[in-house]
Amino acid sequence: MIIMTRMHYTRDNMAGLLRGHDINPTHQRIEIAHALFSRQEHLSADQVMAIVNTRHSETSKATVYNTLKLFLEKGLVREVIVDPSKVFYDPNTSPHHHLYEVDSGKLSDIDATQVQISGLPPLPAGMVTEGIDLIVRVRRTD
Amino acid sequence: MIIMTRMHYTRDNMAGLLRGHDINPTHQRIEIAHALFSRQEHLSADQVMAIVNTRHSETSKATVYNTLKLFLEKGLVREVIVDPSKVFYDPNTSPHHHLYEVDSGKLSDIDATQVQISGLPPLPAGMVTEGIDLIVRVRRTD
DNA sequence: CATCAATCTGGACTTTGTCTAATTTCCGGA
DNA sequence: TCCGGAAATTAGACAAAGTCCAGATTGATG
Ligand SMILES: [Mn+2]
Ligand SMILES: [Mn+2]
Ligand SMILES: [Zn+2]
Ligand SMILES: [Zn+2]
Repeated sequence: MIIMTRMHYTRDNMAGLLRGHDINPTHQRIEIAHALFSRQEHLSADQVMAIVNTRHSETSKATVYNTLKLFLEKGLVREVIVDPSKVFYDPNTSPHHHLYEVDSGKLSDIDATQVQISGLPPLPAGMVTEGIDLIVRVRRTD
Repeated sequence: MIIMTRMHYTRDNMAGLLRGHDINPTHQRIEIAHALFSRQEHLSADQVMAIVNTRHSETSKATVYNTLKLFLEKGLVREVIVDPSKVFYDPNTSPHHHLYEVDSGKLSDIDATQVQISGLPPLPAGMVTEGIDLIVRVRRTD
């Protein structure tokens, strides 16, 4: 019998997670990572900003943007571009796709292991795939 | 023997195209449609603005944005969201996917008839698919 | 010509994101 | 403990994309 324990993303765990991705774990970075990983949701910079500064202001706008960009470069989070007005940051870096509810703006994951994409043409020479984004846009039936 | 003639998107043809999509063909709308359809390229609002106002200023920013939104609502053009900083408008409304060169920002079409996507999970109840966007992000090999 | 609806316009405004110069924090060595 | 420098953070100015609105223009109709 195997017992699966769900990972708890506590602030303490965040320091190790950051170090594991070659990121110096500062107070602000830990808070921002915690906002994303404890929720396991797709958040915009604005939302991260609001979460991190709920009780009392602790992190500046510049730091939120700088930190999310750093996380992205280090492969700790992923960017999701579905909404023309803002970028979402995704703590789930395993290959997966997205379901986007256009009216509400709700964004959820689609497991990639079930999905197969075939028949893509060969890439132009000298090009390498950085990623394949599949977005299913849905809306409520009228 | 069948002779295929390539459609020429002249300004004169634009009026009919617009009427066919239930759009009153004004001078500005004809110019904007012509910018998109004569090139058959993915253009941002900014680029449309520049094209339409090359010789002498004839169309305001507000009208460019309003018109592109109108074209979108009427199904004359399609929106492509790949770049976090701007929306592209696509005169090709037939089902197709996109190849996005992340460094240069170059965007090109992938014919959808060759590509198959299988294994997508069923939609949540009360939801209907508005579209499936597949974006292949590529970059130059280092 | 007068009227009215549709369209277009300049420009103020908002939102998202970037940049920079000054400050604060952190750490290792004297 | 004190010092110096590197790394990180900050406030706020700035830029770019897009929205909004009140007034002007256009064009059809009687
Ligand atoms: Mn990782
Ligand atoms: Mn059409
Ligand atoms: Zn996701
Ligand atoms: Zn296209």
